[in-house]
Amino acid sequence: MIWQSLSNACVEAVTQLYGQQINTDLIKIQKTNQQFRAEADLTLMVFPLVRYSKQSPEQTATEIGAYLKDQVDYVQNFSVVKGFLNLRIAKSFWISFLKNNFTDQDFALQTPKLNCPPVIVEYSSPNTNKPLHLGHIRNNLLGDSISRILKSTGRNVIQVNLVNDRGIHICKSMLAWQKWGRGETPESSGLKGDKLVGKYYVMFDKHYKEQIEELCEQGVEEEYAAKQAPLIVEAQTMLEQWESGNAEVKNLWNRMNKWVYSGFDVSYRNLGIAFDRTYYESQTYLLGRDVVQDGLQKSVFYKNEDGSVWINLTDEGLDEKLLLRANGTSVYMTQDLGTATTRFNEFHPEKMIYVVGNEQNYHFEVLKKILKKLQYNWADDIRHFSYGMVELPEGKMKSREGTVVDADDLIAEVIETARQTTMELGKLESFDTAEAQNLFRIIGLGGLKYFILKVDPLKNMMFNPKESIDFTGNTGPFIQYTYARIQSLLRKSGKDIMHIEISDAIDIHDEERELLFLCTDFKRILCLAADELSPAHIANYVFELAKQYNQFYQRISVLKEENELLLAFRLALSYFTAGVIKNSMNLLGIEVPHKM
RNA sequence: GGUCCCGUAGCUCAGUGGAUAGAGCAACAGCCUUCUAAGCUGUGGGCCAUUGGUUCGAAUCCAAUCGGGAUCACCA
Repeated sequence: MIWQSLSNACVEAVTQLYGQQINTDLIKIQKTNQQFRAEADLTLMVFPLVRYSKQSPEQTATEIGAYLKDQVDYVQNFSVVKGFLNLRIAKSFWISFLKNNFTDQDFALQTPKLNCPPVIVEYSSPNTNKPLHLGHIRNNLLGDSISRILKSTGRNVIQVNLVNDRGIHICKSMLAWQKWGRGETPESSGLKGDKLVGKYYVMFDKHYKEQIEELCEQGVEEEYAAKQAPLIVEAQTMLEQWESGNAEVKNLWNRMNKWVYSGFDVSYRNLGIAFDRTYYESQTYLLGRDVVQDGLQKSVFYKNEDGSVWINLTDEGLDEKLLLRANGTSVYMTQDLGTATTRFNEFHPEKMIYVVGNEQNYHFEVLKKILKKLQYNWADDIRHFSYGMVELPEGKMKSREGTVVDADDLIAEVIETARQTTMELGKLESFDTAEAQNLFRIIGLGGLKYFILKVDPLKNMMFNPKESIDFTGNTGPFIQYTYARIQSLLRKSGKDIMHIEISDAIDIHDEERELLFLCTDFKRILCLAADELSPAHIANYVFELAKQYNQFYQRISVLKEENELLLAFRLALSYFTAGVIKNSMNLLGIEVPHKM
């Protein structure tokens, strides 16, 4: 709001002073650098305007500054340092800003408009042969957060999970269970369903490796051995039986997948995420054949001698890509073409966002190119939200080497650490057992979520379990703590915050000005974040705000304040800050407790 | 080898065209009879991988080089 209005005033200034019509893009206004903050709030770069003023930067800045001071009521003063025009925004502006943004609905984010074209966000997309791990957590948290961000800008978001419940990997678990499971079930073993199935996947891999080794010792070449080992052949056969609808195989498949789903449900619930719709690949893997037909008709695809279908993307700098095997079965790309087309036809969405790791960058590049070649103009609305891998201090996670960090274990661990730390600090006097339990969950999860979301999704991130459950410094619990303190302050003040009178007749200190400034930034940051879908941006922003508040809070003794007017102002400011913190954290899917 | 991503303090990360590059952690020195010390204050720590270019101005944009990662399957 202030940015917009000030930009317009600057354009007007150039028009009036130099008789030149300029584009708003040339107006670069930013927060004043820390060292000059004592005398100014906002800074205009005048370098780009020099060619219109035909004067020195200093001269130009001085003239524009004088114009703004004269013409814009909230520009109280200005100073010029080289080509930087520093502007002091009047306290009356800040006070009226606070006054006019003081009800609960002023903090409310927009609610989704249901009649608009939706945005589909697909994320999580687990395989059903093993439990969720740290990599899935990054995926899930990013997917959840960008969905929340999109919703907050009024978009109608459909959160979608496409479960990969079919294929050779599931058959491996099934086969191992058949061979060595002795009818073990989640009930009989006490194991969570997904853990149980994962156990047999690992067991398969172990025996399979042994068989390969044996064959190699007999002089068989390794590559060949990997294809000829009896176990893998059996698993292949099982997959074929599944595809031909063998009742026994399908029953076992159903049974074991159900175990996995009940396990996933628990993990998702613990993580605090949910989907509007869950698709299963067993129901969608045949999609895409009509797309192939369409492509053949349009001569975008071609048929090989053996009957397989391909597309040639060499003119786009990519390779040739298979779309249908000689036996008529589809591949990954075919399925994705199919689901994308189906979803488009069903929803006509504004955008389709896929939250998928960066190892699939190439796949999505190809997917979009193919859709474009088919002249489906909605191909541009597909967005691959790519994110980097999560690495451990010991190196990469490898499921086969047992170095994966299990999602459930990790969640339990952060909650346990939250419990211990909270107990040590002795903060639980006023909590009953259920409240305390909930608090540990909020803090532990907050720490985990913030730790992961604060990193730029594009980058690979280092996950050190010890640091992720630290509660001091740039962490989720620090921000939660700040929020809880504000709540406590408001509670103990005994004032009715909503009916508090804010007077114009007070001085605003630099700290307060700074806080108001950050809060003013909120909506602007939010718009930016929505375009770029950046949870990391919001995380770093809300930390900055919480830190500033703590510094302010430490210096100012609010409750002992003798001046009633100043007290009212500071309580209002606290209330306002708390609202912004709560909103920001909500966008990250992190809860904030009223007491800690 | 081709393509894509990354390289900023000892460590984890912000900053992506503007002023003397910032946080947190770790280290050291202070602050709890006063509203929550999960906090606050201070100190030390940097050829922003390298080289060249673009311009009033580059950690930021472009090119090349060097490191690290991903990908280039009739796997998903």
